[in-house]
Amino acid sequence: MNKNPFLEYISKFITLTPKEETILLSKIVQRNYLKDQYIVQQGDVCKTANFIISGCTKTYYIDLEGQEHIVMFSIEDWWSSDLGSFITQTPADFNVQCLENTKLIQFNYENLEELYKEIPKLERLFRKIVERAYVASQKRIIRNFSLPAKERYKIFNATYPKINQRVPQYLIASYLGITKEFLSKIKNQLVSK
Amino acid sequence: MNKNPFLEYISKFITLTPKEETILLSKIVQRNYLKDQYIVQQGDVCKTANFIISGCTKTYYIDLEGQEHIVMFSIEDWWSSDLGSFITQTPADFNVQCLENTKLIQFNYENLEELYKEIPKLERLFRKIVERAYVASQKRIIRNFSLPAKERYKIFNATYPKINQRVPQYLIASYLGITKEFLSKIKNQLVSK
DNA sequence: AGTAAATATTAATCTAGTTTAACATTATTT
DNA sequence: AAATAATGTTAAACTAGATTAATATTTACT
Repeated sequence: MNKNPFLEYISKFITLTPKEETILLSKIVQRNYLKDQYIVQQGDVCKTANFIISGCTKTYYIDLEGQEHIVMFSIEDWWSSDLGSFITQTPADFNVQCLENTKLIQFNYENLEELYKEIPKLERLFRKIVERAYVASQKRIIRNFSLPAKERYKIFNATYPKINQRVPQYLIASYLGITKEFLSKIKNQLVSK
Repeated sequence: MNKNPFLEYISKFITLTPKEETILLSKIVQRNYLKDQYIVQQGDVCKTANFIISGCTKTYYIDLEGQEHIVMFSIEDWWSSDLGSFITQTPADFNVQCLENTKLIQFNYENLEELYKEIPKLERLFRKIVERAYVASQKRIIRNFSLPAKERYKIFNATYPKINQRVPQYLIASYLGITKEFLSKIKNQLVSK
């Protein structure tokens, strides 16, 4: 029905007047990134909240041993930034990098603060979005503790089949908290059964 | 300065007029639970958001093998409920049980929805609270993957010294995702070094 | 089409953390 | 004060998953 995929998405949470939509659109920017480009780099302050129109990103953390740990993947209709860095405007713990050419809508930090003043309803929108994200994050912690890797992989596959198809397996292994070798073994076991 | 510890807490995020404070206070209930009492039970719909005035709770999940997994501990000035159940009003995945006699402020689901209408500023309050909780949750996932148990325990101890003193070690082990026996070994190693 | 780079598999060896089980200590109740 | 329940420790045997290293396979580039 709706023109803009972002307005479409928003309409699941709140209803904006045409005037509010205009204000909102005036304060956001659409931007294209190429595969492998960084949206956020560890150590930089994350200045934007990013809504993905198309494409795919990985959010990851490089530990003291130089190892990469995937925090999340993001695809169409989801968000992608270092929220901790964004809300506190302090250096990012995470990197966000494009796994595909990616088109996204960006909220600049200052613009978003202004938007909250102009359209208080947006507080509700983001409250609801973050609530959901938080709940998913808690459930992931529990899964990591209470299920063996094979089960976690099956759930990942069932929950995000699109991501599983688009993303290399060594990154999925990292997301699941296991090595690529062990994921390979698990997949073998699942097939040969 | 402030009379009520909950209003005190809120004032860190938003400023309410005296009138708004009155409305808010009229829609919340203070309640006392005894040690071991349940605030939420797995399978029930969580009807309240609970802010702890004093005391301590554990939020946990019983897995298919009957094993308990600690999701979080909550003490004074923090929240304690199954947020997933609360926001969707569907059966809870988690139990919330008091580890001490606990005094808390309860927001009933319907009351909170009304409050959001009457005091839209509260959307901002809860947006900010959940943002912080989400960020902490993401960081916990990363720590669980990138650090060995001994480091996780040290960080837990440094971050929540109060909780570490008040809560039995087998529950802390569960929170860290390890067995009580292994935590005992770790503590021994830390002392004897 | 041919080569290099990126991704995936396999298998042997190793280790962080589990399991089991027995015992020690600390609280709580009567 | 004794008895019981709850919590904590120790140690041996075990396992899920890591590490290392060699080899395949797929993808992208010239």
